[in-house]
Amino acid sequence: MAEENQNDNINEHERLSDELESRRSNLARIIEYGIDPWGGRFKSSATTADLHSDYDGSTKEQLEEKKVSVAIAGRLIAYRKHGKAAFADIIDSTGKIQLFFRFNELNEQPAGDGANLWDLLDTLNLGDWVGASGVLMKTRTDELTVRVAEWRILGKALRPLPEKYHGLKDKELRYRYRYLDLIANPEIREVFRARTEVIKTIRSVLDERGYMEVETPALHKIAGGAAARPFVTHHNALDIDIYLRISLELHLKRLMIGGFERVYEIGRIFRNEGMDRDHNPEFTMLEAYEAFGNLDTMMELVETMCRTACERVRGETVTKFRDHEIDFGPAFRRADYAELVREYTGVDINESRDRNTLLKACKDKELDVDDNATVGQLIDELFDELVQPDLIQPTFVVNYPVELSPLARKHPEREGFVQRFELFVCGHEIANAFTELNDPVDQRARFEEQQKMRAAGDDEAHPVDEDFLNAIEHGMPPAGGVGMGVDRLVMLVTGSHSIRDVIFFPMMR
RNA sequence: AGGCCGUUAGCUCAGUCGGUAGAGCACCGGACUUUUAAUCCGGGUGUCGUGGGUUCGAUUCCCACACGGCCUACCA
Repeated sequence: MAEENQNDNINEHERLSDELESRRSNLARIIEYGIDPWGGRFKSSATTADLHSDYDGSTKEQLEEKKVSVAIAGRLIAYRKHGKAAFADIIDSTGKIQLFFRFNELNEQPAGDGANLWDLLDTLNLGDWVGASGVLMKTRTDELTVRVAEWRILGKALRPLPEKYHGLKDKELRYRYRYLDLIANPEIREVFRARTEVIKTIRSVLDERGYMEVETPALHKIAGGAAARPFVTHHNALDIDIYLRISLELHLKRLMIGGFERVYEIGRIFRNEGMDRDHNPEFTMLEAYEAFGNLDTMMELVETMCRTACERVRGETVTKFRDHEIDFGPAFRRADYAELVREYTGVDINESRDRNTLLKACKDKELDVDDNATVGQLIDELFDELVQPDLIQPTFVVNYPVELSPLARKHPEREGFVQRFELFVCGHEIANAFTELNDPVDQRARFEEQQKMRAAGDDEAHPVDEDFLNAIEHGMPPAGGVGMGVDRLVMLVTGSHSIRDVIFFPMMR
């Protein structure tokens, strides 16, 4: 009895729907004909986009005259059979083209053992990869079409495509099975093309300025360079816990110490924190360091990268993001951190950083703060909650409080501030830059200060990194450095609502 | 972590005031040699997210859970 049930369950589970069965039986037929259903090398003469750009303008008569032979490969997305003629639409990475099959031209072309190229059409299913060659023609409705003389199966699809008219709408399925999203929703392909274009832009701007692209370790013994909780893993051979990097900063600085004066890395960063429309546990960061540069150097760099990326993706410097129209065209606004805090809260951190005053200011604004919060945390809270959401057009906020910036150089004139800016757009942090701290004595003092904050319960305070201190004690050139969130820039220039829309395979439970 | 919403065929979605469900596309069979969301004729393919409760009977009502979406919170 129990055994019988078990068998029933297995059968139930393994039973294929009619559709899957029919695809498998088509596969079996192809194999019976002695044809390899998985294809091989196929030399296309052009992409579908090439064909359209070269021949859409030709008339039916001109094409008949010219007899243009082409070979084209793609995925079958539509098939319309009319007795002894058939039309198919195939897509490649550049677009779509129609194929036209006629009985007269194909039924005497052998295809494997005992079949011909016309019969073989019956083994096709939507989703299959096919390659076809023939001459270009125009149909009655003036559509550019390949009149197929020969065709091959290049890869069988054993599962059906998402519905052709409504596409794939379920967001979970779109994120989880991105390959189906890309097939069904052509507009999402443009978002990812834009992503690549943004990264190419970043590279070209930096390469033009003589920067060298480098790679540094993703596995760190100390997760530093930012304030964030890391992912922990274990190295078996060494029997030590190690961390996935939370920033690129400290290794790039080591390279400057080593004499590479302009370096950058576009790399994956991992932060073990919350997930929402602006945060994915792994994301892409650009960090660039320029010896003998400073904050102004970095502002010019960031401005150029943002503006150029927007222009290359959109053809103009304006983009739309979450109901705001953003213009990267004009010189970005510059605003003083303390000035903004004073403007929005009435508290002047230039005058005093009294903890009680700051605590009261937070409470007055009904901000939810811990009574034991440090001065830095309180200032940060005021800025993040009150000022930041209001920074819509690109704004460089300059001169940060020293408490928040253990790796930035102190301001030469203003006590308690460092030479740092963050770029905000639509209330989001896009970039963060310093005139880098290259004084090893001060760096040690800053780390020790962070250590006290850590001891006081701030588990994101920067750990003391002796190996890094050793490095800069050998002499680090004065430098400007910047970190930029690539995903967020892509969101802005593509108008994407969620970071998941610009990451191919976002984190899913 | 909280609030709201969702989970039904491969996909997009209906629906059952409690009697195990139906459309389009896809798929199968047939007709058709210029169609293009082809058309016409015929065919419904399902663990109604999972587990429990109430009930003669649950896909439907109740509870819990899972997964997801949106929003809020958290997260420099």
